[in-house]
Amino acid sequence: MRSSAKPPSAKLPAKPRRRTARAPAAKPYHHGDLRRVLIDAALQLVGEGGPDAVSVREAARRAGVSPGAPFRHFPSRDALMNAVAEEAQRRFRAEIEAALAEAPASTPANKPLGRFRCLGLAYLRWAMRNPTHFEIISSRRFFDHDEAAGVSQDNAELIDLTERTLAEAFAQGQLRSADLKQVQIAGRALVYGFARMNIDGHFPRWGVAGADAERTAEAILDLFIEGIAKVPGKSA
Amino acid sequence: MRSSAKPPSAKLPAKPRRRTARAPAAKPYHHGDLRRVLIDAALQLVGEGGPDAVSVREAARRAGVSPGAPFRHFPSRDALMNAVAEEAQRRFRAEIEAALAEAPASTPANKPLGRFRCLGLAYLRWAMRNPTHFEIISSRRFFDHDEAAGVSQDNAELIDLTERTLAEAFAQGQLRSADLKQVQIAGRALVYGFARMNIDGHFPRWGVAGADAERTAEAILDLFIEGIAKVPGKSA
DNA sequence: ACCTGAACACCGTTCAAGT
DNA sequence: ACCTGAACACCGTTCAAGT
Repeated sequence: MRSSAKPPSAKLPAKPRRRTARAPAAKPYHHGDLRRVLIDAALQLVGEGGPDAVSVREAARRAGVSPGAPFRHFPSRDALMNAVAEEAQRRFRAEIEAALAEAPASTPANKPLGRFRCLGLAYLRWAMRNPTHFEIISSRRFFDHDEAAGVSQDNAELIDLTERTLAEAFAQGQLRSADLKQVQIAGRALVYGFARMNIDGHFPRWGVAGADAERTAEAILDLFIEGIAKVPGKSA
Repeated sequence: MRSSAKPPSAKLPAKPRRRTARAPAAKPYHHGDLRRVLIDAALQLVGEGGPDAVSVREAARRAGVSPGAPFRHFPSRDALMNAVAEEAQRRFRAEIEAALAEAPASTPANKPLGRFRCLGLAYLRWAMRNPTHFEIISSRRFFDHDEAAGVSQDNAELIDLTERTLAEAFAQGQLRSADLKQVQIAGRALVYGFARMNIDGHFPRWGVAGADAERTAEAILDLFIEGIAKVPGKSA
């Protein structure tokens, strides 16, 4: 019921030269950019002990600020986690799009299904190398659905990209099934599931040791793609 | 460093007829089976608000007992969650094995790959209908790996069952790939991922409404199985 | 043998008061 | 406009003391 009337105020520019100021510059009462510092502290905490290890108080402590201060910038712990998730999702998207851009032209990898494979591989690779960040952007516990416009949009962008790629693959006769939506959901479930199995600690039970993870990821992705491809190549 | 020397004592049988007892039966100081009651209370809390809504204190409250009492039965909150997870995993396994037993004999469903499909379908169906329970047994946050022998064993049993089924399918020439381990992991990633997407609230974004979930689950499972089958049937 | 109830060290969140 | 610091209502967990 409390409306945190947030005006569209411009962000203040970084204060210039504090050292030679005449004021007592020891420790500024007003933090430079507390919002930013809190997000970074939270990201650090995530890296150290997973999302559950993030507490507003600890983030405040690391920012050198009182327990109540963060609540000037985030209405709740969820809102802070939300900001963290947006940060992670942005990085995720950037890396995937970079990987796609690097795909060598005029090779099999340049055909639509090859690009689809690139997408899946980049997804899996990022998830294997940034498990805690992946956890944050995948679990809904960390954003309230209303506030999470940023996360949702970056993700929707990736979904669209995949959808277009798949549509091209179909147009070029590379796919066996015409039900693209289902193929896409299945593909997503596959990579999401593999990434989640890693996060949730299931790999030891499956005999997938740390170093094997990325190799196995590639193998199951290829298995899936062979399954949806129109002319399945015999294994080399 | 504290060893909770748990003797292999037999569980005490339920006390008979309390109503006509001569002792002051109002509210027994010693609870009948507090351990059991606490697990049930925790299961109820999980049903109401997900795993994070479980607190030892609230479980104690519902059991009508002081905040410290649960710690006579569980060394920590994690241990309580562990017990809850074992309960859920037991139910999960029972349901899947029942579904497999019901598979009609002497039909396509009776061939190994058909049984493999049954397994996957039962897995998905249970996960769709018991999302919070599924979350508990899938996320590692809820058991300490050392204590979780029960969860691990029930799960390992299901994995073995799947493995045997897949091996039979291969022996009967139903599979395209000889790398059974990889097929199994891919299959697991697929169903696990789909179940997790549901839990993590991704379905709205994918246009999968509540009622569609089970239908879609079946569709992607079939898509996967067609992909690994040796003689892919044209879509009907 | 099992439970109580007070205690401790943590949380998230609020709010007057300070600068 | 932003931050402090005390306060409140919660946790998980421990431990003497009760029955």
